Amino acid sequence: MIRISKKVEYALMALKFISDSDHKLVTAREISDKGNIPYDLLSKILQKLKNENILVSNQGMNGGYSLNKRTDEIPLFSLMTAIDGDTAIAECLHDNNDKDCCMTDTCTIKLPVTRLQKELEDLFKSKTISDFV
Amino acid sequence: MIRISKKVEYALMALKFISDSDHKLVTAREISDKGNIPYDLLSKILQKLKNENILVSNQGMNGGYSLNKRTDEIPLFSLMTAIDGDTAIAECLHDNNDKDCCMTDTCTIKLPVTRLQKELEDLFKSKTISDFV
DNA sequence: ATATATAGGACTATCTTAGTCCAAATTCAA
DNA sequence: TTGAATTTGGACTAAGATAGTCCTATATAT
Ligand code: FES
Ligand code: FES
Repeated sequence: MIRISKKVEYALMALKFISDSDHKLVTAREISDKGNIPYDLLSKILQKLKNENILVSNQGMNGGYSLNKRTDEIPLFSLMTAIDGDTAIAECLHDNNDKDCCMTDTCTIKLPVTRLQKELEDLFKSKTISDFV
Repeated sequence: MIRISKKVEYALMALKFISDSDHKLVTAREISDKGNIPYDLLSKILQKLKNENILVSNQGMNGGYSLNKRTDEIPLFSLMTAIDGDTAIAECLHDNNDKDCCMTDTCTIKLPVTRLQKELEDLFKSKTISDFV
């Protein structure tokens, strides 16, 4: 069945943690330790959030992460795409023309599935991190 | 990102096909041929739909499948659970107590994720097969 | 009897997700 | 200038889920 990836779960936990440590810089190590999240994996996730401008990072000693936006300005949807990339709910929805699904002609459900995709997206866009902290 | 399984896609195509062949019995072979769906896989799917009383089947020669309900009486949700089983959107939501997630104590996002799960379920319950035919 | 169906167990192959390992690059401070 | 703490990021591996195959049994109309 349809699932939110573990990585997004971790991201939510991390963002909650960062949000709770108001404005102090927080290190990946801290979040990993307190939250029981594999360090290396978490690091990657935080980096991606940084690349999406959800977090700001400071390298080096006494470095760490902090929020770049208010939690209610971060849609769950952008978290999901930042972390898991791509966004198609079904193979029907070939976004780019290079790797077409072989059923492009015969497929009978493309349109309604597209509609469903849209509705799900809207749901995930309407949720923000503030709903999770 | 979040996805509907290929099997559910096939199920939707099959149900559309059956619904279009009003009341005639339709064989798995027909659906497979016309829809370019792997026969063996499709068979399993149709069997599951039969076990959920979405379809009725007739074995033997001249056998086949037909709908057991109006398409607007079949929620997408029941299709999804019939085919992919289980229903948890995230590991947070350990439904049964035997295989608890190891983070049960430390997990900070259980509640909001449960809420999200509920909303998604409601969305999938509100959609019926009639939206896809 | 036999051809045409569904029924269903057991297996394999393929893809995705989760997690690990390692080697930079940055920054602070002694 | 050295060293510890930190982010950055590529490459790899392990584990799990999904998709697909194969084979045999059972039912039924003719
Ligand atoms: S399954 Fe590929 S176009 Fe619908
Ligand atoms: S991740 Fe297991 S309880 Fe939340």
